[in-house]
Amino acid sequence: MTELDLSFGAPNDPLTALTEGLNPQQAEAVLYRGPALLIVAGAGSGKTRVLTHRIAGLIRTREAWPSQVLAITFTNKAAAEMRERAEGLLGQATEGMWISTFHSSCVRILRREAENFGFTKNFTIYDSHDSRTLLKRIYKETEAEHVGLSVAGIANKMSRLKNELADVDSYAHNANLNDPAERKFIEVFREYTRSLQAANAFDFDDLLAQTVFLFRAFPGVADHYRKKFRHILVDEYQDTNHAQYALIHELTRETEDGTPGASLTVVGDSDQSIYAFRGADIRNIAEFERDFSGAKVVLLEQNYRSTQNILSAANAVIGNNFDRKAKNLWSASGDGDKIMAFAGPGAHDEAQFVVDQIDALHAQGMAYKDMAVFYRTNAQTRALEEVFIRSAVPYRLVGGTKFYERAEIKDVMAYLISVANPADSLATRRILNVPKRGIGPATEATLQSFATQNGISVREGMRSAAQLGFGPKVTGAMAGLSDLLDEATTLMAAGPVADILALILEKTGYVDALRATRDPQDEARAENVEELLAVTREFDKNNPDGTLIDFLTEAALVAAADELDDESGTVSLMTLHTAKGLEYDAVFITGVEEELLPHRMSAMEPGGPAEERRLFYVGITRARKRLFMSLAMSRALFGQTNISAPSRFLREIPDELIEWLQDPSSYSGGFGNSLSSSGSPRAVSGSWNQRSDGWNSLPPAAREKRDWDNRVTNQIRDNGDLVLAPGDRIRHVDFGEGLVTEITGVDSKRVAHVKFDQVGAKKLLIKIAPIEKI
DNA sequence: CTCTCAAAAGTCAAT
DNA sequence: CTTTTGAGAG
Repeated sequence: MTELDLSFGAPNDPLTALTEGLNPQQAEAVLYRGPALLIVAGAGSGKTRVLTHRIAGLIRTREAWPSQVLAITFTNKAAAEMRERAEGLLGQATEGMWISTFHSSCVRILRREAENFGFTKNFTIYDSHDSRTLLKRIYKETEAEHVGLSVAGIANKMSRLKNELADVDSYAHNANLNDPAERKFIEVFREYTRSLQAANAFDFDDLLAQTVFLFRAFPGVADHYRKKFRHILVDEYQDTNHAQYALIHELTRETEDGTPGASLTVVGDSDQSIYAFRGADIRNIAEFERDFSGAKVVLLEQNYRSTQNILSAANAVIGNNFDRKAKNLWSASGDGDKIMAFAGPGAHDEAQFVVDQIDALHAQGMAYKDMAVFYRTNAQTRALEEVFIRSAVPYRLVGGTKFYERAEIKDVMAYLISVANPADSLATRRILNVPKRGIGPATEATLQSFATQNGISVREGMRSAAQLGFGPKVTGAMAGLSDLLDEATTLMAAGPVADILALILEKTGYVDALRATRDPQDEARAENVEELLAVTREFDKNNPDGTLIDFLTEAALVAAADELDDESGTVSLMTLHTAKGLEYDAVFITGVEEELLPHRMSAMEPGGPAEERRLFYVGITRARKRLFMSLAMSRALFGQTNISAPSRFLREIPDELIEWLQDPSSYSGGFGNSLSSSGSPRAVSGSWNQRSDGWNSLPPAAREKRDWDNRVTNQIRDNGDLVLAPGDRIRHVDFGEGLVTEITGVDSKRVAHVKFDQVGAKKLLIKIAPIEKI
C-alpha cells in the first residue's frame, strides 16, 4: 500500500486534507468524534492508515496534545510502524505519545508506581520459561504430583485465573476446599505469588492484572492516567482478554472529581480472532456496542492488499463459520492468478514444491523478502529448513526457538538481571555455577535456605558466604562472583549496557569457557553471546539515555514478529499466528491437512474448529499477489509416519479458484491403502474420490506427475570438495540424472544449478547434496 | 563436583 | 524422532 503525500495546505480545515485518498468509510472513521468508536476492519482494509490519520487529525485540530494519546498495538513492530507513519504525517509532534503494546504500556505504568505496592521500579519480567522454572521448583517442594496435578496444568490454570483477574484469595474463597487437589493448587498458587513478590518480579499475566489491581486499589493513581490519556486507540481488539478489557475500562472511566472518560477507538475483525487459547475473548468486540452505549460502528470492507481470487477464497472459507456478522471483502485490483496447490507424498516433497515455486518467483523478479511460508506448528520447520538449506534459498525462521530463549543467552541475561534486580534469586541462582566455578547443588541449597531463613535474597546471602562454613574454594568463588556483581552494579549507574555486559563476559570468561569445550555446538553458542553484545551496543546507540532496566524490559517483551527485518533479503518462515498483521507478495500455507490445520487438539475445545478456520483465513489474507497451498499425504509426527487427509478447509474454497499441480486424489491407488492399514481410519481415497467434480477432471499433464516412487528424501551426503563445472552430468538420489548448467557461490556455499532430465531445474548446495558425478 | 549415559518429555499457537 | 533432564560413577 502506498502512502499518499498529503499536503496540509488548507489551514482552515486540517481534516479535509487528511481524508484525501480515503474511501468514504475510512474517512468517516477518521473524522468521527464521540466517546466510543468501533472500526470493524476486514483484512487489508487500511486500518493502520485510518488509525494514523485519525491520530493526526486529533493533533492537527488541537483537540489533543500528543501526550494525551495512547495507542495500543499488538506487537512492538506494529507500534514502531504506527509511530513512523504518524511521524510522516505530523513530524516531531508525535513525541510524548504513548504508542506501544499492552504489555509495554503496563510495564511503564508499573515501573512508575511499583513502590505503591511492595515492588521496586527495577522489577524483573519473567517470561513463560522463567515462570515455568519457578513453578517447577515449587511443584517439587510442595509435592503437588501426589494429588495428580501437573506442572503444565497448574501453569495454565494460574494463567487463566490471572487473565480473568482472579488472585489467590479470591479464588480460594470460592474453591471447594474438600478437594485435596484444589487445596494443593491453592498452596502452589500462593507460594508462586509469594516467590514472585520476593523476587521483585512479574510474570507476563501479572503485567496486565497487576496494573488493573493497581488502578482499583489506588483511585488517585488511576485518575492520574485517566486525566492524562484523553484519546485511547486499541488495535486488534478481537484478541483482547478480560484483563486487557478491564484495563481499557479503567482508563476510560470518569474520574473521581468528574472529569469525563476518555474517548475510545477500537479496531478489530472478529474473523481474525486467533488467540482464544491465551484468554482472548471474542465477546469483547462482539459486545462493544453494548458495553459502550452510543458507540459508533464503521465497517471497512474494501481490501487494498490482495487480488480478488485470494479474497474470494478467503470469503468462502470464513463463510463456513456461523454466528458471525456477514462481511464481504472486495478488491478493485482484478482477479489475479489462481491459487496454486500441491499434494506431495511426504513433507520433504512438499518442501521441495515450496522451494521450486520460490525459485521460479525469484527468477521472475520477486525478491525473497516478499515471500513467506506459513505453518501451523513449529515442528514443521525441520523438513522445510532441510530443503531450503540444500537448495541454497536464503530463509529466516521468525519465532520458534527465539534468540532470548537460548540457554547461553539466558545465562548471560541472568547476570544482567542479577545486577539490575538483586532481589531476583531465580536469576542469581542460575549464574552461581555458570561458568563452572565449583558451586554445586549442595552449596546452592545451603545458600538458598540461609537466605530464606534470614528473609534476604540469595544475592545478599552471598555476602555472608564466609560464615556458612563452605570450603575455601567455594568461599573464594562466591566472593569473586559477589565482587563482580558489585562492580557491575556501580557501572550500571552511569555506564552503557554494553560496558556492563563486556565487564561480565571478561571477568567470567564465559565465552572462552564455551570455546574451550569439545562440543561443536558451543562455538555457535559463543557466537550467540557475542551477538548479544552487539545487540547491547545497538541498543546503546539507539537509546543514548537507555538504562539496563530499559534494555531488559525490551528484551523481555520482544514478540516473534518484532524480529522481522524488512531488509533481510530472505524468505520468512513463521507460524500462522506470527503471521497476523503481516503481508507478503507471495504466501505459502503448508501442511493444509486434517489433524494439523485444523489441529487435532482443537476438536476438543469449544469453538476450536472455528478458530482454526479463522487462523487459515488469516493466512490466506496475508497474500498480496500469489497464494500457494500445500500438504503432505504422509507426515512424520512423534517419530511415527502417519497418513494424512487433506484439510476440510481446502474443500471450502471454490474449485475454480484453485489450480492443482498435483492433487490428493492422485494418491488414491494402492499405495495409500497399504500405508493406511496402520494409520488413520479416515482413508485418503474415500473423501476425495466422492467428489464428482473438479478433482478428477484435471489436465492429463498434471495427473501424470504422480511420482510415488520418486519421493524427495532428506538424505544428505558429505561431498568434501567435489568440483563440478557447467556441462557435467550428475546423478541425484531423488531427482535422477541432470546436466549442470551453472555454478555460483564459493567454498562451502557453492551451488550447482542443474537441469534434471525428469523434474526440471533445481539448485543444489554442492557440499551436502546426495549427488555423484557421472 | 563433574562427566557420561540413559530415561523422559515434548510438539498447538505466544505476550 | 530430538532435546532436555536425571542418576550414578569417577
